[in-house]
Amino acid sequence: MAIPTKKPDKKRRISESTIHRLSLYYRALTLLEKENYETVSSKELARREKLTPAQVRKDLSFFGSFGTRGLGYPVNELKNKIASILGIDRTWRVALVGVGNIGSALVSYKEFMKQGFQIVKLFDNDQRKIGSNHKGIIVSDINNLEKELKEAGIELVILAVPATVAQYIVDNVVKAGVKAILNFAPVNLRVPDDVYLRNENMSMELEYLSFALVNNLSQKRVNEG
Amino acid sequence: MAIPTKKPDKKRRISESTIHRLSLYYRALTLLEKENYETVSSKELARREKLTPAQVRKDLSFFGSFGTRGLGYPVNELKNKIASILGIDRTWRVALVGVGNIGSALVSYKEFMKQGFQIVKLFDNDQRKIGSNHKGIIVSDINNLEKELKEAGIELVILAVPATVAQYIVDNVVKAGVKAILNFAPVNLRVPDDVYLRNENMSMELEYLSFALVNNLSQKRVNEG
DNA sequence: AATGCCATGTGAAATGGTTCACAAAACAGT
DNA sequence: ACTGTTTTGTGAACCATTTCACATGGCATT
Ligand SMILES: NC(=O)c1ccc[n+]([C@@H]2O[C@H](COP(=O)([O-])OP(=O)(O)OC[C@H]3O[C@@H](n4cnc5c(N)ncnc54)[C@H](O)[C@@H]3O)[C@@H](O)[C@H]2O)c1
Ligand SMILES: NC(=O)c1ccc[n+]([C@@H]2O[C@H](COP(=O)([O-])OP(=O)(O)OC[C@H]3O[C@@H](n4cnc5c(N)ncnc54)[C@H](O)[C@@H]3O)[C@@H](O)[C@H]2O)c1
Repeated sequence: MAIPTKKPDKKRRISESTIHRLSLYYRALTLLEKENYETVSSKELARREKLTPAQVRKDLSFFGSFGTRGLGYPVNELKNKIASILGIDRTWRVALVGVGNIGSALVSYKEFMKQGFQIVKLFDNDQRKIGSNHKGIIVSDINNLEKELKEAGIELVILAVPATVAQYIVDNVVKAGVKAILNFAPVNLRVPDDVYLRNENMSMELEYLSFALVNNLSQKRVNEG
Repeated sequence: MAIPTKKPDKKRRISESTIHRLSLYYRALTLLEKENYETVSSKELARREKLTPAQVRKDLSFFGSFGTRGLGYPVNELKNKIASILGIDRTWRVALVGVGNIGSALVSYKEFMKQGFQIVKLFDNDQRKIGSNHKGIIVSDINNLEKELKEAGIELVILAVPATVAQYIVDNVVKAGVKAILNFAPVNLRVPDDVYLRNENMSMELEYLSFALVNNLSQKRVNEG
């Protein structure tokens, strides 16, 4: 009889909520670092992001043992570890399609760059916008999308075009081999199984607030984001 | 012994996910209506939003019986019913604080109005912006926030200010009696228990995509939003 | 009026996520 | 070296959500 190893190739499936919370821990640790904390307990980390200490420890335990019993977690080390888990300890090459209201706001946003998401390409179909300069980036013609996405080695695309054309653009983005898309259009897009698609849906949050108001929801924690 | 009534004052707690899916059903039904569908099955509704038929039926059953066995759900009727559940069968008076990059984009967005969220007040602390006109609304001085929120009967506030001042603004919004806040700043804000706060966190979605890419997540459904 | 068919509505089962509770580990102080 | 204190790491218990499966009800057609 074989002696069982401690973790026999166990395929752990990490939940979406856990990943979202890692983002929160990362944010809190960044702040703690600025405040010159050396270590932090699960209790303090939980307090800062309105979670429970047990939740914090459980989440982290999926990825390893980063703390010291009796002391807590080393702030800088844990922050780096989470960055590595999330894959933000590197730079991602990002393109943005649709330089309209929301698109322009996103290009101007410096925090994304700081977190490793570097917008290096812009696309639009409006002749007045093509060729114009946004934060040092020249807007490309949407007709060259596939070719230029490949040439620029784009790994992630942000979609900020009208809902009516979003599916058409996505199809071309997929053709260019891009595997990750963040979509702002309020529409359910079809992508192949090997392409990751996330939707940013602001109406959904407004509608949740509306629901809470009319139903006098008892407020435990309405959101963790 | 009392004969038990069928639903003896049962306090049903509706989950956050169910409410989010109601938003999706609403969106799908709006489209179905435009396409002149009279009725729709849970199967078709599920297909359009990448959910399961059982999920659709279960979600709706929390609020009543809206369908006809063998036929499906009446599109227009169900749409109205969901609007009523979500509280978007009316107009909400909304103020937006911080008329910067993202704030300007939100003011220009006509879809919110169509869904009953009517932005009627803008606030900023930048002298160059105060008094200026955005889509017919004059930007007010942040110093008059509490007073003007009350006067205008604002029920919901969208926060698009820098993270550093967000808590300060929220405190004043709460003082003005506003019970619902949608926050875009990447910071965990403190509000009293009777105030509903939701956060729109774009970094979180980008980081999820990053995690998916570096971990080659098996793709079932990465997002439902 | 009777039959066949279809899709809802819903308990019950299964799955997944969160909280509990405590042994184990590390440090500090004596 | 020993004792007390603190906080981690983690199975197990608990709770919530999703999926299953089927009885039920209604329509259509004959
Ligand atoms: N503005 C907001 O606050 C907001 C909020 C939530 C969601 N959204 C969604 O984000 C998307 C963009 O909204 P917006 O307000 O920025 O709209 P917008 O009209 O200001 O911007 C859309 C941009 O896409 C470009 N475009 C149109 N067709 C194109 C094509 N075929 N190829 C390339 N570019 C094309 C337009 O030229 C324009 O620059 C929409 O789907 C909208 O529903 C916007
Ligand atoms: N731009 C984006 O794409 C983006 C994306 C995600 C999150 N955010 C967040 O949204 C918020 C706004 O971002 P932005 O890019 O629009 O920044 P911005 O600097 O363009 O806009 C901020 C606005 O708030 C105003 N403001 C500053 N202090 C104020 C005060 N005390 N009272 C009233 N108004 C005040 C400024 O005058 C400015 O008009 C930030 O918290 C940012 O982190 C922005």
